[in-house]
Amino acid sequence: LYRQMDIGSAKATLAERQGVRHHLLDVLEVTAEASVAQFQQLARTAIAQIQQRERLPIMVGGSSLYVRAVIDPLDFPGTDPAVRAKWTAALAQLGAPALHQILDERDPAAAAQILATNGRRIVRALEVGELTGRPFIAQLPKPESIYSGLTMVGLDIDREVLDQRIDQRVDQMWADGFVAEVSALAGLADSLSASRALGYQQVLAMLSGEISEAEAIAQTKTGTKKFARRQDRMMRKDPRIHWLAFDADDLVDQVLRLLDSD
RNA sequence: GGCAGGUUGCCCGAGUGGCCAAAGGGAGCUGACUGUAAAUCAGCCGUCAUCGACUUCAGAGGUUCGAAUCCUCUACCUGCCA
Repeated sequence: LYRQMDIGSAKATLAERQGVRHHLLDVLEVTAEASVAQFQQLARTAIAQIQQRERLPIMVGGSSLYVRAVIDPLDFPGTDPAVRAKWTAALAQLGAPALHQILDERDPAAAAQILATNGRRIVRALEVGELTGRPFIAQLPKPESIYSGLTMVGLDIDREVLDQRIDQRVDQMWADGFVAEVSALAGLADSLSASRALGYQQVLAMLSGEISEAEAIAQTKTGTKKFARRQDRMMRKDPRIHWLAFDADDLVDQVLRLLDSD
């Protein structure tokens, strides 16, 4: 999403794009906050435009929530900075368990779904309750897409191989000038979401002297591995995904056959 | 060569006679998940297993009813002296 966050996010280069139009790259300044709701809207708009041109939209990447927000019927109930700030402050003062009690009084169903220690989700549930006056739906929907003719493909890879590749990727990021990229991003440190991005977060900590460069590299590697595992576990639960060996010689043919059959 | 300190489970690190399979953290595995999701949170984490049993705290031996904790020797690491 973010402009100038190229190396750390492994953004496809112009050469790699080979003339194929890529959407939703470079749509945000680093100081802007990213959100699923906005992404959902932007992605669905892009898909509609591609379909109007009678082309096949291909969505690549990412985290399960973002993917599902686009393809499945998720409706996000809105947000309000003031309300959010109020509950965030309450969280800091009272602590998560106390907030959870308040949630339990207002929305027992949501409280039952959210652990009393998970402050972030409690705050959101309270915010939604206050904004909509209705209960907060704290469960993901069934995997039923709003799009027909959807084909989902996952790349299957051994964790050992995955780990090796992540180590390589992070080393490559550093070799490509990742630290300089982060240093040059004005306003990144104070940004709400961009500063939390994997790698960027670690380099910021390094630049402010909290950790050494070796630690920043090591933490970026383990952080990326944990992230990859978490997303893999989530994706595995989606029965629609066809898992294909990442290194199959005929990978493209396999995908094309799936497209024909779905 | 002399003196002093150290060696704990995958890693770091508490533990100085019984309440120790051994605190805590990290890693790892698993799970939850609707506006920060590259986020937030939770469970498991020596082995086998139902209570429970079994093998561990550098190695070997010893003291003791009982040792990761005390003693002896061996190996390796570290600091001061030279």
